[in-house]
Amino acid sequence: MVSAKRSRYKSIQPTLLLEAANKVVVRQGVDALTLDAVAGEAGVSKGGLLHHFPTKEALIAGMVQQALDKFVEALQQELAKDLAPDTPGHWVRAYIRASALDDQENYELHFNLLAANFTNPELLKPMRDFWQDCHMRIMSSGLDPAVATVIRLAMDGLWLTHLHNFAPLQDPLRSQVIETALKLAQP
Amino acid sequence: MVSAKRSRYKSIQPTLLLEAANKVVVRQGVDALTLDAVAGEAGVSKGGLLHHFPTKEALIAGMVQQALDKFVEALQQELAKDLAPDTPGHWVRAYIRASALDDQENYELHFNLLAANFTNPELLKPMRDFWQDCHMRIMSSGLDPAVATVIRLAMDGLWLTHLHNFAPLQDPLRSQVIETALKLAQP
DNA sequence: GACATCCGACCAACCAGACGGTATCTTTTG
DNA sequence: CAAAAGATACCGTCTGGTTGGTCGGATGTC
Repeated sequence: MVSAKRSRYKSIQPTLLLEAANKVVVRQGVDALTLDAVAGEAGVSKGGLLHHFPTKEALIAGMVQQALDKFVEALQQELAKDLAPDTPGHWVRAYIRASALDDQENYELHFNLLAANFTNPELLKPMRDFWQDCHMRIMSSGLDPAVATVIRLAMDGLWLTHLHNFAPLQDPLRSQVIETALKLAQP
Repeated sequence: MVSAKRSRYKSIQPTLLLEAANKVVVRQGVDALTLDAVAGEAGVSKGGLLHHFPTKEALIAGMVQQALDKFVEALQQELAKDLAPDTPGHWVRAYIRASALDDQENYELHFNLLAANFTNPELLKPMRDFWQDCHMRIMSSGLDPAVATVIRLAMDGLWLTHLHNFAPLQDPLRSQVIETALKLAQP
């Protein structure tokens, strides 16, 4: 009989640790992100946590990477979904939809930014590279570069208001804003 | 003869302490914002610093308030400057110009946000109130609310890219973006 | 003298990380 | 195949260093 937990080991996935770290940050703030807190949230000892992430910086780097991966994946899916591929603004429209898709994810993403920026800005390098890439794609999206950039910035700002809870947009305004952005990104 | 520093006392202005704190954060990152570091930067002992700001939270609250005051003042000046007051979008245009005015100020402002969010999100309440007010003014700016909100978000995003150093905009794109925003905010 | 300003040594709390140990899995060897 | 040997996963205590804040006192002003 193979029980559900046939073994104590091989059970801790780094992914679970990263998600536990996310929970801690989102719920209790950046300063609550201690190794003890993360270990507690994940139901692991500190030693176990440090076994997978040898330093706190490594943990945060992992959080950043995971959040980035999620967004990149969402972006890929939206790119594939577009009804009018290969028209000007195609990429920008995907960016809009990916940004708007799941506030929760972006929320976490930006909290991770806070944590990383706090600990060591260098940890944001993967993100910087990614956005640099975005920037180039936006410039060659076929739209007017300035308009396309305004759209990009607006989407980034959308996260920001959520993150800091600065008059975060409620529906229906939120949907209207996204629709307006999409309209601006029409060829 | 009244020398420049006629006395050791009465010389420390809370404002100088706040500016010292800003310098520390901008130069060395959020985690370097310790009482010792601020006191050192200001040329004051820790006791002296704590005499004016009894807790670290009080210091950060002061930083937030100061940054907010600066932005509000810039906004007031831009409101007064507008060539076409009392036309639709008047307020939004002022917001754009105030946001674009001095990156350095907004830069500091957002670093303070980081610091505050790190220590205690509650410290951001004055900012939340301010942005709530902004939101209402935008809704009644005479422009299409969704368009006006897109513009607002884009300006917020402008700071964000600078703050995290995510492909921050360089001239001439930067000016073009601002001009595009202004154009969108024309009546 | 009363009061405000400022000093700097000191303390208690906290935290990242080290370390020595234990439990489980894998490979080697007889 | 069994048992030993080693590798890997994980635990939990301990410590060195840091930090926010206290406190007694020194120095100046009214």
